Amino acid sequence: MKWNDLHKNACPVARGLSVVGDRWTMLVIRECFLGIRRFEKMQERLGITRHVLADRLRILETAGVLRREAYQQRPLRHEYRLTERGKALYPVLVTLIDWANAHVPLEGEASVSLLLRETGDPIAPVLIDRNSGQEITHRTVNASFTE
Amino acid sequence: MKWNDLHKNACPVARGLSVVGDRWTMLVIRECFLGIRRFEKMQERLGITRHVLADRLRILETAGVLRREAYQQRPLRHEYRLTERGKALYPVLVTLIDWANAHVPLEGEASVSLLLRETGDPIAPVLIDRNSGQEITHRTVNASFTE
DNA sequence: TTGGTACGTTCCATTTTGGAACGATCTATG
DNA sequence: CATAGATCGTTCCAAAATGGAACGTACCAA
Repeated sequence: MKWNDLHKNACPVARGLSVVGDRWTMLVIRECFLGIRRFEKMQERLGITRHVLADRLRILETAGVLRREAYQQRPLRHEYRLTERGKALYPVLVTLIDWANAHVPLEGEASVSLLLRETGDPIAPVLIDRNSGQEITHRTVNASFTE
Repeated sequence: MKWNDLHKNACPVARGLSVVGDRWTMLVIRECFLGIRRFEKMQERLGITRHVLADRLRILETAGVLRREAYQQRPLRHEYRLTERGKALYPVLVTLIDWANAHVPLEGEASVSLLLRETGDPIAPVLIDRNSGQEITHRTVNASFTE
């Protein structure tokens, strides 16, 4: 199997990764969540090459994760914004952040964490099942094929 | 910035991706969660090239996500198992699955979903803050730098 | 006129991937 | 013993992706 055939896969992990599993892609999405919307700014902040950035933005737009919106005419300029589909990636980003903060050691000392807007307290994300209220772990859940 | 400098980054998204943001890597981890532990089996199931698989397993072992464990001597054979650090990636996998099932259309009809082991009901994952019980969304949370 | 801003594209050397074959090391079978 | 099979990689090479820097276009402002 080639990477490019991944989206045809029945497995949702494979299909998800076919969109956001690329190098750089989730970093572009992070920028969007941070309110960075423009090509130049993203390129400067990420240090990604312009070529790759243009490519990723195109792919994300095609996948419906970002939408391109004109913010001025003459000269025509576009900015990139998260669609609902893109915003729905927030839990993926948060769980990734939580994992990295706990398990991928820092070289320096400064770090980034997520705080509740209301209280300013750091968040402690837990994944629960909306219906049962039960915490979701690899022990309480089974994968299954459905038609 | 090059991809390889990502782990030095203060941003936890970047640090997380420096380990699991590579093409194929999360799929290898999926295999581990499904109980697949051996090189040959993973290679066959993923259709990944042996070279890349060997490389990813090495990286994941170095990062402490997998550990290599001998399951027989003569000939010496190893299998790969998730460490605690690896198991902690489960929420990332679940949120990704949930996103993909909702937002990345399937070509065929068969799919994979997650069921509660106890009841057999499909899960509806929500991310909440353990302390406040509040649901975590991009509206209720701020990112901040800390020393 | 010169410089600045913004969003890409083009070019080319380097790196990574895909695909297939090969090697090492043991066990099992005839 | 000879042969085949199982397992875990490595090696080789062509094709694709990436990194880095310069270039192009279209406008504005001093």
